[in-house]
Amino acid sequence: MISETAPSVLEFYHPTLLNDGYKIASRWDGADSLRVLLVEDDVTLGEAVRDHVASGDHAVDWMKTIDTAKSALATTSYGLVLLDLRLPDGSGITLLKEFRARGITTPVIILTAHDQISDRIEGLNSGADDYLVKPFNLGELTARMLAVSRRYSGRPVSLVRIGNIEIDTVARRVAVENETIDLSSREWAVLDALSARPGAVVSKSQIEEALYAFGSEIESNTVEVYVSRLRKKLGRDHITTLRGIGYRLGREQ
Amino acid sequence: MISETAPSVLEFYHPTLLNDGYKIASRWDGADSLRVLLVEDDVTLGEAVRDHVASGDHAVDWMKTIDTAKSALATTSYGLVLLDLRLPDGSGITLLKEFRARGITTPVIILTAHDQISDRIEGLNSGADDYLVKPFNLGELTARMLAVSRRYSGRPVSLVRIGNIEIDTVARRVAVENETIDLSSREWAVLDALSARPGAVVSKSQIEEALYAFGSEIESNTVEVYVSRLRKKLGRDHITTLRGIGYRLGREQ
DNA sequence: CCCAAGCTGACAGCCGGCTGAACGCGAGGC
DNA sequence: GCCTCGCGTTCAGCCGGCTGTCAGCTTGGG
Repeated sequence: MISETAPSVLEFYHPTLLNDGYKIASRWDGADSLRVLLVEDDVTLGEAVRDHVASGDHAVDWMKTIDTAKSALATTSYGLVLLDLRLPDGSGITLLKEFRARGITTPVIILTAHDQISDRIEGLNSGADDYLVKPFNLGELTARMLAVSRRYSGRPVSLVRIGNIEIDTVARRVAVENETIDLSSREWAVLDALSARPGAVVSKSQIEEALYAFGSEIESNTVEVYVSRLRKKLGRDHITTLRGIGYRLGREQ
Repeated sequence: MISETAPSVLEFYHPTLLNDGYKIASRWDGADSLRVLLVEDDVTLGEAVRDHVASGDHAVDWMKTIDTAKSALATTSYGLVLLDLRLPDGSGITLLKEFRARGITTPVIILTAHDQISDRIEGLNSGADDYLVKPFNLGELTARMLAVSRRYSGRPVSLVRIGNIEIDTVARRVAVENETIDLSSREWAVLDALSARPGAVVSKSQIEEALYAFGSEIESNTVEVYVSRLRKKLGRDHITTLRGIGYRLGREQ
């Protein structure tokens, strides 16, 4: 049961590919892969992890600061986060707590040099799924990543299918009745937020946060406008409005 | 959302209670607890874990051999298993693999003295969720138990079933005999108040409080109106009136 | 039978959401 | 440089459904 949704292979992506949505798309068709975000001061770790995964030239999405990590997490979907606690602009624990407070359930493994038991307990109690002390063995890291993502049963790694819509959150592709539809980045962000928990209600403010990556408050009906545009592209029936509450992906019924 | 379903407290049960199914059942009605099975050669660990958890007289279900563990797992449901690898009658890894092969997804934390990286990797790859090397800190064990079980209950259990009504709190949807019905936010609030403690009687003033969030007093029969509207949508028989007392979810007697 | 408590259809006001249009801006082509 | 195009954002007017109220009715208890 669980093994069906757990990726059998860990795949990593090279940061430079990130700017080109289409290249990623072609690579991420396989539902068996896992996109990993590494929040870490030191790029060499990412390269080491990537190198340790045998298959070819994959890499890790790599974010150096908490700020960039925040916006990455807000706008894109990852299957797993590796989080260094000591970052130039603050404590990773704070990020983790905020992350969890917003209801994001993506599994997180803390990587750190802090060896104290109290640190471990705090990390785990803040919502981390595992805690690994540097220096660690790469094989063990991989095994733990697999163990955690195996256990993770929340968001299907890649493909969300609702009615006759297919959303590949990793490839950034939507298809209605097998016909691929182009979305602008904002339109995608809205759809992405809606598909995070398919069928669940997502509030306007949650969508807004996904659109504007923490902070910058905008007082307007932007969300409504994008919902409207999405409906025009995807078909009227695929997004349900719940007055005063939010939106839900899926047909009315 | 997740923290709502994850146990906030670890509760442990004393082995002697195990023989009395009913006692356990009555104790385990609370969704906030976690029943733990310790498969371990040394009984003192169980006692230490139990002692470490502050609250009262709880204990750990304790199984000494793989054989007894097997039967325990076959007959009873646990939320978490702590597994020692070195048992008198064989390797815990074998048990774990068998366990997983049978499709049982209960989270497992391996406790062991084996410190080799290769052991860790093998353990994790056999289906364990975490791997702790003896001697370990009890606080860390507790934190890891919570982390694992938090992840295990990751998919929010949002479905409440009363009679042939199904209430999905996440999707904000109600289904009667598998037919989904959308509710307005006020209607939902009333139903929510009624379903807070299924089967219990909820007074009008309690419902009113749920509707109008303290303060704003409204002098009218709003509650009656919304009960009426709900009945129209859900069917007449699902909300019972108790004259002068309040309402109760569920069919008459 | 009588009264209190509860039920429900009708209705008007209003709030929240929808969407077409307009504008500014930056990227890219020529 | 100039034009075009696509995208993001704002705004205003429209619309429909939600909501609170009330009146007249039903129900149940004593």
